[in-house]
Amino acid sequence: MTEEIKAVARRHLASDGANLSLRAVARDMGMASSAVYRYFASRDELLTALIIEAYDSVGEAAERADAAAAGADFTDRLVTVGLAVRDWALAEPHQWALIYGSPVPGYQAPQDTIMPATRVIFLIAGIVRDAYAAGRIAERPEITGRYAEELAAVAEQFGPDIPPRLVGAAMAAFIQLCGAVSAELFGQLNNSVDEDRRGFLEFQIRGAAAFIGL
Amino acid sequence: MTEEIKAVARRHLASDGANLSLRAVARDMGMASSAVYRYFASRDELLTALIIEAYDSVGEAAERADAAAAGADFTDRLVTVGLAVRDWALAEPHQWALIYGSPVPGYQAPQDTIMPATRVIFLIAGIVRDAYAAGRIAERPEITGRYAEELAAVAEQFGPDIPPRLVGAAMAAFIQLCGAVSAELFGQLNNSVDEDRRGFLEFQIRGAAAFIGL
DNA sequence: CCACAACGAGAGCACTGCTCTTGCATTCGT
DNA sequence: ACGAATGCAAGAGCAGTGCTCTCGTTGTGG
Repeated sequence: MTEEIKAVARRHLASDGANLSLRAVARDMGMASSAVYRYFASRDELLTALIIEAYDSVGEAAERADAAAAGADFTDRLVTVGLAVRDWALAEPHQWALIYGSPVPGYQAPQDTIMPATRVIFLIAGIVRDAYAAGRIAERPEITGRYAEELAAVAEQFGPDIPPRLVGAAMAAFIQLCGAVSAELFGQLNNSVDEDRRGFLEFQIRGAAAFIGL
Repeated sequence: MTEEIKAVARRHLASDGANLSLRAVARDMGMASSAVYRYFASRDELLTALIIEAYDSVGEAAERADAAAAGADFTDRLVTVGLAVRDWALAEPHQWALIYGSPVPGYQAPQDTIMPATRVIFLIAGIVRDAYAAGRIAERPEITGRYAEELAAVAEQFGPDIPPRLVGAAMAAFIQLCGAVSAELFGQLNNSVDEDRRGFLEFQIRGAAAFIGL
């Protein structure tokens, strides 16, 4: 039942945009709006469920694309993942806006969402870690400063002896990917790069890979 | 009068978030909600006015910071501009979300907004152009493909004989900046880089500068 | 002096999220 | 087998929203 509500809500999200109306969802299902509150305590809770699904969906799409590109060059794997994320975002623009766009006003993301949110960045960091283990990362001067210490703490979650600089570069690549996809989706690229946006994204990802040291 | 409405609306935006209520603005001014419609045909039109103001505000902040850093190293100028944009975004997070976050549902940006929107990217591209004219950009293989042609068309707006690769890298730097600021503002960095986000941003900007060839 | 335009107030429509009460089935315990 | 308890949905209602329409006031120019 909750699944059906989520499905209808997702459909509404895809057509109407972020201002998801609980009443409209209920109307679509032929039930009173109050009945939906049996399954979701509030509109925010329904939003949270959709957010978690969206994170899982894009994460799975990225992982599947990377699995299909197994054995390829590390840089090409990054490109593959990035393009897969873009393809997903183009197919589900409102879901993308839900998770990587401006936060819904008055909505505080609960703890449940932070775990699925890490799937893509973990995938990217994993590729970088494997490349480092394979000795394919060029040597670079290590970073210093307070943020370097924080990145070193993050690095321990990925594996032993990963240079903080590499973790920072991997996060930067992910952030750049998010920014590039959002820029395309939110109209930032209009009137400058209108046709071959896929090629422009690949250009950017290869730049991020170079920054990593690949 | 329209100025006063915009001022109150901006205050509401800063406190309540993106769901700006026309009635609340009218209440704050001691007038009926219908009276506001004398000055703005719709809520969207008020939003548009605020969006234009926000673009101008961040653009001016960036330009002022760059002017104050005149004569500095080109890379340092990029860093200065990036940090100024970040400072503005931290001071006005809702205005940032308004212009660089997910578009308001059902809102179609009119033509009036595209000109002010280009101020920051023009500033960055200008720095890159000057660096190129000064011979400070390292040689890189030129890009090819459909997006390279589109970037070549864009390059003509910036000056004569600018390599398309450079325009692409400048745009990539701007996109990366937007992504990084949005990531910080929208909570993407939580639980990984929590203290020295300024340092992490500088790290990323220097990466973008390296990609440009500085 | 009067007409006209500008302006604001108020009522009202259709919509929203959310709460509370009521009623109908089903099912469970004795 | 029968009453009780539970799960579920509907409906009314509240406070709020964007927006439209009408009506009264006010100020100014001819």
